[in-house]
Amino acid sequence: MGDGIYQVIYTLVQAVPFGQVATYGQIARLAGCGARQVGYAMAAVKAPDIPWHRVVNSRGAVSTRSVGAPDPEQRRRLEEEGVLFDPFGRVNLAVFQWSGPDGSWWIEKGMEPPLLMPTPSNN
DNA sequence: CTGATGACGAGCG
DNA sequence: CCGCTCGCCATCA
Repeated sequence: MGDGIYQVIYTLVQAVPFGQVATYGQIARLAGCGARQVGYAMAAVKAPDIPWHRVVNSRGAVSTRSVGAPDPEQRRRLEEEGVLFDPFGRVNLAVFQWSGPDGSWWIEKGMEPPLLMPTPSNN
């Protein structure tokens, strides 16, 4: 296993609990990179132990892939975990969004929690 | 080595 | 709400 931004992203995604979701932007802030990179990282997922389906966009929707439509598999897996979708195909983030790792999680991974002060914008 | 490519999101009109 | 622009990483041919 290497080190590198993708590795950090994957480690964070693996921490998202069953039945909950995280947004690309949320993972990005935690990883200290841009939301775009998180999208790239998810597109490159190879290992089966990474719950990529629990990552949705900021509106709570399964994001559209290059084919012009979202991967039905993602929504199917989430519904299997008990995640509900509204008529617009969106998850209620107020209910299902992951709160993020607690302080000790970072220590266990030998990492440091991101600084709160600089609220990273996009990128 | 070079270049194409891919699952986002904030800000602005 | 809609439709731009821009940021700039890892992987594969």
